[in-house]
Amino acid sequence: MAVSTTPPLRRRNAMTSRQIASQDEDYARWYNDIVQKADLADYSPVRGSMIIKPYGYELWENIQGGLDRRFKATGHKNAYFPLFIPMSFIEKESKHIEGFAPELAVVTHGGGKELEEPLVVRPTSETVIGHAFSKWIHSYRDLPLLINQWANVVRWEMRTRLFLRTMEFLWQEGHTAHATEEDAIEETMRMLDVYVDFAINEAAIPVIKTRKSESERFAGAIETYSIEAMMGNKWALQSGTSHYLGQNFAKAFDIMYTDESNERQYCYTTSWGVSTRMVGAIVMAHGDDRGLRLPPRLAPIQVVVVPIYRDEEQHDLVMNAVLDICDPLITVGMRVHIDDREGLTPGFKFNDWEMRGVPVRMEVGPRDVENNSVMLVRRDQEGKAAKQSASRDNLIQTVSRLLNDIHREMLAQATAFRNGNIRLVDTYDALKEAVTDSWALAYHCGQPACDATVKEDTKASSRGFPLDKNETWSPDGEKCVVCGKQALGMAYFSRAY
RNA sequence: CGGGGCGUAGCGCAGUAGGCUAGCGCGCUGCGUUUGGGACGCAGAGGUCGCCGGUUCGAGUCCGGCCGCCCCGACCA
Repeated sequence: MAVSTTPPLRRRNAMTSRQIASQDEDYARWYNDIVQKADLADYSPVRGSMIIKPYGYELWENIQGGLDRRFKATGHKNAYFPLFIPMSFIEKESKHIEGFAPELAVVTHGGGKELEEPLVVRPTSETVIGHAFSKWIHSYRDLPLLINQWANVVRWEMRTRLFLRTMEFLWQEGHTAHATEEDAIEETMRMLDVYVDFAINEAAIPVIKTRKSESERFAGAIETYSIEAMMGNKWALQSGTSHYLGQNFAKAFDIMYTDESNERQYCYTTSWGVSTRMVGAIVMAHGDDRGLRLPPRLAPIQVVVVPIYRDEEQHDLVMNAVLDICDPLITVGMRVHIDDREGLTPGFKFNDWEMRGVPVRMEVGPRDVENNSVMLVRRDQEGKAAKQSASRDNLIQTVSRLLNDIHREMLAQATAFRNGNIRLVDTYDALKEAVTDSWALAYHCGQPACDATVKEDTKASSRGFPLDKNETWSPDGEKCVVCGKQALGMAYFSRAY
């Protein structure tokens, strides 16, 4: 019988769970405290890069699982392309090189000798994959070609933050090639919707789909779409992107096919990605002053069991009951961890696991054993409301309902918070005021100059034109609140990570 | 790269008119008592005081240089 599906913590952690800054007092510090004290990540000896610790990596693995299932379900296959990219590849697409040049890490030496051609450590893989696609695609029958890869990438960042921006990070990058513009655009939007579905149904984070303005667009894309999430300090976090690349990379890398009429045509390509930044999104969208709050479907540990006993006799009684209780839960796939650490009081364990964000705590003591019950405590709520005594009968159903409830409640809380912090504005003064403590939604022309003006005046950036809202709000006759010219639609502005 | 802050035990810190064996809390190890919201006692372990150089009889403390980290900005997923 499996005692636990999660690696047991045999030792108490070196970090004390106290001493985390409050969110109000210092949000940046709160974030750093949580990430480190909940054992998600640690600093590394190399500036700007991080060590993802087992608990953080399990969270990432669950994110990977949720995304990978969805990619497979939409017909994509995984592959792996090399870390090193010839410098000349990067240079083939003019906008691409222009955008990425400042953040490239370049290998100039190998085997003790200077290389004839420097190798770029991939900042993204459009170029190597484009090169491969040009060899693989011959006929319209080869299309669409739907590939994803899980990989690390490197971007030389000036300023880094754990998970949110590190010089090396993990992500998935999808790359697809299509016969027509329509097909490629459809793919771009489909994968954006996959990200939305993942964010809402796995991470319990409400996200807004946007089309990016020109200045926020991916280097080399025709259009960039994103999902934007609101963090606990009301800043925005771009949590996933999907790019329609048109024929830009097809032309740079000769990605061509022969159509039904035996004509040679350039493909239309897309790319889309979600990174370990999603971990940061989860921390900041849900966390509170007691620590992490992990969405149940991604949490490495969904249920932590804290046995309570006074002496050896009770210990045996309780532990036997605990194993009996957990076995069926584990069998149906719940991620259960039994905290059997000796010498720690239950109270310490309660706080410890709350800090680590475990959605459900199950307390089992002599009284519960006698009553054929357990005490369930949910992390998404506080005080008495969070606790309920539950019968051991039907426990699988009780716990799985509770996990679903918690997911729904966390999504509802995050949605209410976000909706309560968006302000519709119709003048530039109102926009400037709004972005000091919320998101602003305003008619916007989408010009880089206006984005830059807003950035300079307020530190807030253009987050994009929300797709859903602009279906109903016609920009006809509406003016950009910044420059007064014809608006393209409503756009969000806010401080962002 | 500019502005601010900080480097003393795993973590948080104290210690500087230059002085003797470098300290406190938490954590860690052992034993015992404890255990339904962060237990307690006793006994222990743990340090090139970020690095290099200088001043001095003597430097964690003073001087010079360097390195690193965090926060705020300019760039970005």
